[in-house]
Amino acid sequence: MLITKASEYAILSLIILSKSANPLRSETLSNDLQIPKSFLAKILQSLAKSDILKSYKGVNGGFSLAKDTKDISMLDVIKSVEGKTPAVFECSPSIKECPSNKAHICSIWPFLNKLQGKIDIFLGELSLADILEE
Amino acid sequence: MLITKASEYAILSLIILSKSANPLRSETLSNDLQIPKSFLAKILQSLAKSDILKSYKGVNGGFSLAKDTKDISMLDVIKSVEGKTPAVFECSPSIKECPSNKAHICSIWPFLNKLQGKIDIFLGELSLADILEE
DNA sequence: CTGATCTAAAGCCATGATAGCCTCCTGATT
DNA sequence: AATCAGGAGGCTATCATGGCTTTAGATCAG
Repeated sequence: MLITKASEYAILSLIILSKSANPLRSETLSNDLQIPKSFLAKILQSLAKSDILKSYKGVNGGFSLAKDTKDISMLDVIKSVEGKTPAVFECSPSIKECPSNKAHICSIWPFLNKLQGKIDIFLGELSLADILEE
Repeated sequence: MLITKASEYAILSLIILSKSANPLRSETLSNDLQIPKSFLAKILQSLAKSDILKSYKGVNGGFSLAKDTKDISMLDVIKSVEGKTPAVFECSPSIKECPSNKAHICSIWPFLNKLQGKIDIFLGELSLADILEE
């Protein structure tokens, strides 16, 4: 799976927040979306750390978008929530284990890199504003 | 992760098999690739069931390609090994849980479908022959 | 200024999928 | 019949995903 529940919830939250003038509490969002609030809270925290959302504590606190919708790319959102860029494929970490050492089989990576590149571009060029327009 | 170890091992095995005139035993492949043989055996069985490989029992048995390399697409390989088509995203199964019920948020799916389509086409059009040429 | 209350932040568990292992069964070759 | 290699199934460890509980910080009433 490339896009997990966490990313899904993040995008849904951003869509709702984009339509609200003032900050919304995480509980409000979790009610609206029927999502476990504790799980959503963690996701919103990630987005705040990545400067996609701004957070406000205390009474009348909550979350609001930190940027214009056209400056928030889906790649940023997924990277923020997932902790890493969405990878089609993970190369075996240890050199010993990595089969691409062997000359006759190192040929499978180029096509994966090509696919990864296509996905990165697609997600990088797709902004929240684009999604809202659809 | 879209492409798992199992798919990786499958592709590597196919590359080696494409260069061999006679069938190779699963143990030979697992030695060549430094892959646990019991895990690889299961993968090769999947490929045989999907008519990507032909299997031969008994002495001098083993596996060999069942088709021309240009007739084996990466999508077929991954589907065979993974048991399902590689999905960018899994929609929440129960209707109650699926947020796309709510009118104001059902807008995230189109872009995912578009991405999924691009990936399917990419993997579907990419044959083993293409990979060998690279 | 103080503390009670509100909300985000951080840290901690449970479940399920992935990766890898082992054993027995089936069919082919000799 | 004996042996060799694939077929089939279950078993275990590990890790990411998803969800819950406690802690830290801001606001406001008094």
